[in-house]
Amino acid sequence: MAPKKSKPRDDRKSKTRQALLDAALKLVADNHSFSSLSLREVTREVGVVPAAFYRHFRDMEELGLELVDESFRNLRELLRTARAAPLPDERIVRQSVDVLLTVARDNRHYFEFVGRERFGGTSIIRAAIHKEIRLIVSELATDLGRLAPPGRWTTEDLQMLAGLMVNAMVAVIEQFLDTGARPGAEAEIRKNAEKQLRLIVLGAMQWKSSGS
Amino acid sequence: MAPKKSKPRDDRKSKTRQALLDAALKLVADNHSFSSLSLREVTREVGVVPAAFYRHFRDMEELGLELVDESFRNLRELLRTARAAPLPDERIVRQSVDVLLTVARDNRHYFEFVGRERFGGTSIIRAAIHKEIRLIVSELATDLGRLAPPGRWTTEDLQMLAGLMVNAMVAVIEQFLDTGARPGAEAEIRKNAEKQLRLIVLGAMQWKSSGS
DNA sequence: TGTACATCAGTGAACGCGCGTTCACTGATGTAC
DNA sequence: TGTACATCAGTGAACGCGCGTTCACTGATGTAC
Repeated sequence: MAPKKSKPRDDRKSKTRQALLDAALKLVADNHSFSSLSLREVTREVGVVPAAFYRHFRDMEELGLELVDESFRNLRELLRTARAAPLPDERIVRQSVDVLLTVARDNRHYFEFVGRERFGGTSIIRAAIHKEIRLIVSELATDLGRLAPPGRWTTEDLQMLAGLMVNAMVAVIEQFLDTGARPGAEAEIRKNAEKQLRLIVLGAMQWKSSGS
Repeated sequence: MAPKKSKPRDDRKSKTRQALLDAALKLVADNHSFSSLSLREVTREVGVVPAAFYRHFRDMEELGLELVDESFRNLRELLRTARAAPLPDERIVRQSVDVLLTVARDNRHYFEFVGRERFGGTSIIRAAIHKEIRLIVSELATDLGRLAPPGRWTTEDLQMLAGLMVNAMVAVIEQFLDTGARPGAEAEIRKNAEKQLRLIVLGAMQWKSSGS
């Protein structure tokens, strides 16, 4: 048996480290894009000297990548539990939109961060985000494949359909987050999102994958 | 008759002014987000002293707004001519995607700028871009209304449909621009875009606007 | 055609500032014995 | 339980740098007469 390593100084658990991540996330949501956020702003927000930053991250990009990871770890978990629940069939569209907007509101900072960095960040961060989104699309495609009559859909077309749905929902979330507290706005967005999804489902039911 | 104002020093035509706009556009496309682009980088690229910048713009944000305007002035013109052409009916989807990707390639810098600033920019620039996109959606909705059997579509639902189409196509353009020179990638993206549009059209043909 | 004048785009030097990064340090905490 | 020691997160001062902005200036261009 390995010797008992009492107190391994577990990397991930440092209080300051998490505080730096939280501060960066908050500042991005409040102010501006991550790429114009300075190391000193982050440490100032935490109340720590700039040099302390280097005890936890090589540079801001490393912190950014960790934020991407945190964001999607959250989201993937939520999607997994949503997937595990039985499908209420008729109301599935309404239900999905409902879950989506609730999650978006409860994790507003993470979604705003990802939304901004999806195109605005360094190419490394952009690549990380797109990889995660592609993963979500693929998982949705697999799920849709189980619902469809077998043989009627090629995997390529399932990807296409899943991509369309995810795109539409990403756009909905971004619209939702951009909207101020205007009363009624949320209801409008919700209704619009449901209609878009229903229209896509309608199209999918008519779809025939063809060889060409 | 007004006195002949020989040489009005027409604001917009300054050679340096345009050079500053072009340089900023190029630097954003090449490097990074507009928000992390410095005034000095722009003047350096043009080969002019930093102070000269102020002869043409109050600050970088003013230049950014002008870039948004330039981008969409271009795009609106192109959409207008596309709209004027007669619709070849069957092949309309293929044709539209074709035009879209050609335009995107030929105006790559403008599209990249808008793509990055759509969510990453200052709130003023973001608002300007979203206003322009909403305009495009509305114009498309009007067009779609002319094609549809009258009475079957509410204007709200037409907006919804147009929004879905524009979203899908914006996503396609962004995917297209992000793709390197990988051979075959363009053909894949084109095929995917056509399928997504066809599926939406299929859904639209089944759609019935309801009172609820 | 020639001259005096107004305009104004671009210059070059200077400023104060916040930035990222380095360094030797301190002092709290937990370990070995 | 007590002591000597190792670890390492956070300190505080310092550095050189690129930044945005200001200012009085220059010199080309076009206008009035």
